[in-house]
Amino acid sequence: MSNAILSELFGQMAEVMEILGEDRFRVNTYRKVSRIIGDIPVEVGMLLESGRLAETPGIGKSSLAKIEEFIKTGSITAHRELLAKIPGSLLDLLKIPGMGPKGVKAVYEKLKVTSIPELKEVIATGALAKLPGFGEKKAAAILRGIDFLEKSTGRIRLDQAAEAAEIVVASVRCLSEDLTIRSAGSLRRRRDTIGDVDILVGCGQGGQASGGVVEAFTKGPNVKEILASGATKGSAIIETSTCDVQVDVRAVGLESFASAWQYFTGSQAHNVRLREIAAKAGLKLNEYGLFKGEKAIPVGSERDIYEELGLVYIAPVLREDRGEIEAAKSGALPVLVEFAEIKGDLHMHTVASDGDCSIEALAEAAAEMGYEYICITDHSHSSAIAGGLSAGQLARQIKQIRKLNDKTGCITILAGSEVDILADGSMDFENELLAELDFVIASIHSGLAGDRSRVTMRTLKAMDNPYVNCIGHPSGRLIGRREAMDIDMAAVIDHAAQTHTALEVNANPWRLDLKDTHCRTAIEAGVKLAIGTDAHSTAGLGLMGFGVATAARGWARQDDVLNCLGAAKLKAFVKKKRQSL
DNA sequence: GCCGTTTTCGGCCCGACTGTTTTCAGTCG
Repeated sequence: MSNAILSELFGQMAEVMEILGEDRFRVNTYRKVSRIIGDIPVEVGMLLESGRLAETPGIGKSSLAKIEEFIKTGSITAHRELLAKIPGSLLDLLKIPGMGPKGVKAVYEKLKVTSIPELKEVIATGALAKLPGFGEKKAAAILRGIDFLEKSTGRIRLDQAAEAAEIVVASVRCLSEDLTIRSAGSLRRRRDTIGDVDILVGCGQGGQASGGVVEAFTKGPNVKEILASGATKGSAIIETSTCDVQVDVRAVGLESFASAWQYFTGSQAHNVRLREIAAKAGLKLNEYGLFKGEKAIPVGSERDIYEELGLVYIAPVLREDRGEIEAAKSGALPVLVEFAEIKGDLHMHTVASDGDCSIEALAEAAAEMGYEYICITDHSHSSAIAGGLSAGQLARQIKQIRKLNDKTGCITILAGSEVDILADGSMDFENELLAELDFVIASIHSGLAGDRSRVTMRTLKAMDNPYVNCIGHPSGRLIGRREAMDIDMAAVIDHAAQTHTALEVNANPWRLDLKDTHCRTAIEAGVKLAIGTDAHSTAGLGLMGFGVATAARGWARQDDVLNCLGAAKLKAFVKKKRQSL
């Protein structure tokens, strides 16, 4: 919890310093420290105590002292002093698209504006347009920015971003079948949330066809507002079935496509590191290519770029400046798990609880996906709202599944359950019944707001049960709707390792839980990840890719993922725990 | 503020688009 607060404090210090016009490199440093702390999967306090924080690249003496002060006292003097220099509400203005630090400083000093309502006021009176450096158009753009900010829900889910990308790809595709159209940015990196969608279009040598690309995009369906429309770059608000999404489209010549794709995939922090490496080697890297002086070094693929810089290829999901560049230098990058290696789906619901279809329908759909097995995991009876099964109903479902296996044969159906972890940490079914199952997921569905020690205790106790093979959606977060539980994830991971319990990577884009950084910590502790879609319909089985990407973002290899095992080895995993406890 | 097989001082990624300019600053990614 303190990580998030600390990250926010460093971010705020950067913003205030920027408005005050302080040295931009110092500002950048604070930003970077904010990002680094936000990425750390365990409590910063623990890292500080062990001395590992001081070794973290990017955290220097000054930042370390501020972090130490925060851990001891709960606040940072430098932060309080900075915030005393300007009204805190001024930071809200920075969130408006089109308003940067210079603009905020100007409206504050010249027009005494300190909040969004006051900014609206000076736009309405025309005072903003008269300010030097502003003007009618800029004032209008800022008003639209305020409007967008007030309507937007912030970052969007992966599935929402994917839908926006599909809409835009289709409208650009209408222009010509020959265009190379790819998504880039955080969508390609499969981050858990997406700010805006980036689409890259490769259009012939020298970009001959690029003229029409931006136009095809901005005139396409679902375009609500055009934000920018230049020769090679366009930006617009796209309406999807659930939300409005900002989409940026860039058109480049095919000879620049590899470098442009690398560049627009980011992350920004990853790219900064690459450009530094290029500069040290006397090269220049930009979206048009890799250059030695004026001369372009031919790069036909992203792989070529990395290799020219002395690195092995780094997959998009790893490009976050979380140590992947160092690993690529030393050849220590993992071979990441891929969807094709997934042998089954371990989490799904049928009509027996809150799902939409039958066991047979799920089995058929899974067989078509090439799976070797699926595991049926309906809710247990305490999840009354989700139609949880009674002990008797589960016993009958187990018999039904055994019979179906005798009949079908093309895919193995495992009998499982997503059993509620009760308030005291005990399981919602008796062990005698759990012993009949092939695979047991234990999940917390109630009391998620409980205090840290309580929810942690419940989870640890569940893992002590010899029949519990996996903790479902361990943090309980629902992206954009509900915060994660305040749970001691380091303790959960540690206990999972000790008890031979897997941790789920719930592939539903609402959850993606465990999240990427926790996946990485779990893997380092030797914990297996169980990727499950939590499907409530046959379509839901298709979400597996999001889960695989999340695990891969946590540096997961095939060996780290439980459902990369065949059915026989999976059963051996279950048996091992039952015998050891 | 951070960092160092060119550096403990002097660097710190790079380009597009917009609007307000008359040569460029601000913002964004």
